Amino acid sequence: MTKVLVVDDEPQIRRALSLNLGARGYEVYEAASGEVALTATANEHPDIVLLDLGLPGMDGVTVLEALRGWTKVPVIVLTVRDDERTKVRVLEAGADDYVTKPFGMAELVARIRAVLRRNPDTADDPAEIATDHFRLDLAGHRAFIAGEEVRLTPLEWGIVGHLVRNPHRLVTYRQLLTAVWGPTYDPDPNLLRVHMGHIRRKLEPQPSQPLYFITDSGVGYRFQPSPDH
Amino acid sequence: MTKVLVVDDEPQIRRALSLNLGARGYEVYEAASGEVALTATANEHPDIVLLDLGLPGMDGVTVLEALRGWTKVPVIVLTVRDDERTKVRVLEAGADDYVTKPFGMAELVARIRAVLRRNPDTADDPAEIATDHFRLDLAGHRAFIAGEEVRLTPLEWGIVGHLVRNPHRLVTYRQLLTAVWGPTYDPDPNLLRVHMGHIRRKLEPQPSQPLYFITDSGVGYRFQPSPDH
DNA sequence: TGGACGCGTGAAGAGAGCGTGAAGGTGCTC
DNA sequence: GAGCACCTTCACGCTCTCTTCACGCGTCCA
Repeated sequence: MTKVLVVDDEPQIRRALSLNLGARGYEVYEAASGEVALTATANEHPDIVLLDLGLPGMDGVTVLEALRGWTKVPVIVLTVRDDERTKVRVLEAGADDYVTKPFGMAELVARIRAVLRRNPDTADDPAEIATDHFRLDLAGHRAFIAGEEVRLTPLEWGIVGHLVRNPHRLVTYRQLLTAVWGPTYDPDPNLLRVHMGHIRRKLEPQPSQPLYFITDSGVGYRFQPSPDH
Repeated sequence: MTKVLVVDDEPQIRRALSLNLGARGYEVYEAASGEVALTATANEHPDIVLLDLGLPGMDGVTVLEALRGWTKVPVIVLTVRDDERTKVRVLEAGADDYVTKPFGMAELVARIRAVLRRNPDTADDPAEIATDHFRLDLAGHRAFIAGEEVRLTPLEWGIVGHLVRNPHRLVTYRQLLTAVWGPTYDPDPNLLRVHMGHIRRKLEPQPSQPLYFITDSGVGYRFQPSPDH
């Protein structure tokens, strides 16, 4: 099911969107402020974000830029502002579409579908991933090595999940930290190393010479589904 | 260079779009009818199609459906029609965006960029570059020679990345230094030579006679994608 | 012909980044 | 309250990376 995060400070708009999208089979989450939107994105991994520009406190564009620092989740901006300069600024900041209020629900849904259609990443959120050595049930949060279950902690699932959902891609420290710990928290960089050590000890055949969870010195980590290539 | 196919029956609109997009570095093709648009798409393989709905003869939606029968080329529909039913129908038929005339060129370009950004093939920032001898995965920070992985350090990636993103172009010492080390730091000019030496030893077939990373004595360095021409 | 200059290369030291073990703290369950 | 699992912090050693320095070679010019 497609997860939609609705970000708007007006409760009645959130309610209207929730009802309408819910009725069409979307799983809707709500956020009343930019700060909440950021943590909700980190926690719930929505497939698309509907972002109001006129938020109190943290501005909509700021939210968008913060999101783009660590995630490529599609964002459709909804706003009453109709001036071209704002449109261009928002689109250049990484928004996928820009819809001016008022709009019809049918059009919004059609635009959501159009954005999701062209984004191959969200098309398939893998529920399960297997390598030569271990098998991960991402949906059920279970890991197996040779049929034997291996227990991972919630935090370890957060790290593994984010890496595994971006195979071959280099994930920087910052991206991983914000994706797992949320955008507000700023932990010791060493913390990530400690948890990576735990993960490797649990999942790698030889934890000291990792085959699947590779370190890119000075940059971040990368998940390698199969050892070669 | 990004190829844009403009489909509109009004010559002055085609001209206006051609001029504006051409000035912004796009390669523009024109089609005055749906039939021409279809053959032009097949022949020219545009990166994106700007499609007017109100075509004489073959209708715009029909053109879109015909296109979607065999290609996923992004399509932005431009039209004066503002009713929601048409928008929904067009978007559901496979259009990527729907812009109502009149619109500003800045907005159109921003929307074109937003649509192209989604498609890794057409994104302005290349993710991968290959020469006859080596292959670079810029996004993943990985380099290969004959299928074998070669490890580059972060600093080496910084240098290589900057050179490779400006192929054929001469990059001065100062440009490279500020791009990699930042504008504040002012290192020994010899430092760059040392690192270029490392890079050449890792990537060049004959490090002493470089084919790809060329020295322009007294000025800077240059990346040559293929040895000849 | 000799010296200055720019470039490339080898070696070596300094330093940062990474992995690991251990210990302290917190919240939950029994 | 005791036990447990988990998260976080800290200290230490190691490896890799970055930087510096010295030297050789070729080119240019007086």
